Amino acid sequence: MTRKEAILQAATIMFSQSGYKDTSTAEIAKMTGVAEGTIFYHFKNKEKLFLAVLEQTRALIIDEFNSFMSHRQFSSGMEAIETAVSFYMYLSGKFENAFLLLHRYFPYKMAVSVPGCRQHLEAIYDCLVDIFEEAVTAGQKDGSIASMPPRKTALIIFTMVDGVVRFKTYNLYDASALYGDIIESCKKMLRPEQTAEAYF
Amino acid sequence: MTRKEAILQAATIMFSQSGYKDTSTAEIAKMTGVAEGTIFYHFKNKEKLFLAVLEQTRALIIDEFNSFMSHRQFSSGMEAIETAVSFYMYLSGKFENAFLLLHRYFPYKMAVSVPGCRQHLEAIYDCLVDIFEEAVTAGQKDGSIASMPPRKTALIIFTMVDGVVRFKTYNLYDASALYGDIIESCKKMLRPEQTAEAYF
DNA sequence: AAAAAAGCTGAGTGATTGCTCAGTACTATC
DNA sequence: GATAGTACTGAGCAATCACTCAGCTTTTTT
Repeated sequence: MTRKEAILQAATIMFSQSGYKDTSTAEIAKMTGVAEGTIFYHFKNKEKLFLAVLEQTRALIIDEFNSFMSHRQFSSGMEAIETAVSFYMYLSGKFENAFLLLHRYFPYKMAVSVPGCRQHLEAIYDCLVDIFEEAVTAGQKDGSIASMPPRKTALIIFTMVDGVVRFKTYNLYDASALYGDIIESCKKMLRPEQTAEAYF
Repeated sequence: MTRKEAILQAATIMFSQSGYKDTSTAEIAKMTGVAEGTIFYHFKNKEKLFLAVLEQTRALIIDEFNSFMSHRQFSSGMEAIETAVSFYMYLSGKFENAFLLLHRYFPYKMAVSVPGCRQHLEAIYDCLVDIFEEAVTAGQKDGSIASMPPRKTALIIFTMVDGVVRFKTYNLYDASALYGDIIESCKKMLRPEQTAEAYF
């Protein structure tokens, strides 16, 4: 690992766990084992360093998700939803810092005045919601999912799963205890209406 | 309004919008129109000031919710859920700063080392989840809600609604656009299984 | 091996931070 | 109107901050 990569790694941990203002460049330098000046040699200032962290986070999450979902066949849209939900919860455990960063407020506040920041955040959420939306649309074609607005439905499922992950990250409730229930709730929410006909 | 109350009000806005570290006592003083020393006269330090803000937030949310729900009769548990969800979204708009504060990470980080902080946060979430849980239990008695673990179900509904509110607060998606869909999704999730019998 | 370029250092800087404290202004009690 | 207690002030302090820069070391190019 290059020094630049090492700085980026330490910065990711510090920014996600302590926030932007509460993370000093001196701490990052100490954690990495380099002089403080080295940080400013590779990244011209603290904001650019954070943007590099966010860019890496964006690439990480999108690549992980895309490569997982694309190398897979689903027997139904509903099954795709189940798999995506499970994988999201798995990823949030594997890359805790990345998800903690996305749950904090400061990146979204910075996004208001820093266009590059907004782009990274939007890219991440668009990718994730798109995956759920495609699964909903597929499920509606194959009959495994009821007729309802695909984008809105994808958003609601995403907020539900992400909400549980946030509760875990924030140390309020244990997400893993809700793991099975989340999947079950999704299925109930999405299942097609049972018509009388179905019984004959 | 006393000076102490004015300081508390300004501090609530500043802490919720800028976070803990990024809010200076000088700014709060300037916003309130008092000398910086006045803050330290009423609250002995910055942490105590924040705890006072959190205590006020706790009282605000719990009082609003309890007085709203207790002065009301519901024809079914399902209706109670609908009402609680609607009211939660209404409150999150009315007291944006309070909810933004609860969505930020720093209070939960502080809660690890400051017991009083943890107490306030737990009190707020316990109150809210309890309301949903009671509605689920009532709905299971009157037949409007399917048989499923009440606490876990309450948590899932809560994370869903709170997740949508967070998306709005973080300026990612507009919660109000999902308003009707959230209620509809809850209903689908909670509706009792339709058995063949029901058709005869 | 000389020259050039890239990588890296850490003391130093001006700005900002939370907080103190000696002193002033106001209010209540006698 | 003297006394006492509470409310309030703002200059000042030590600590910390992001960032600079002159100079050193290592690598690459010629």
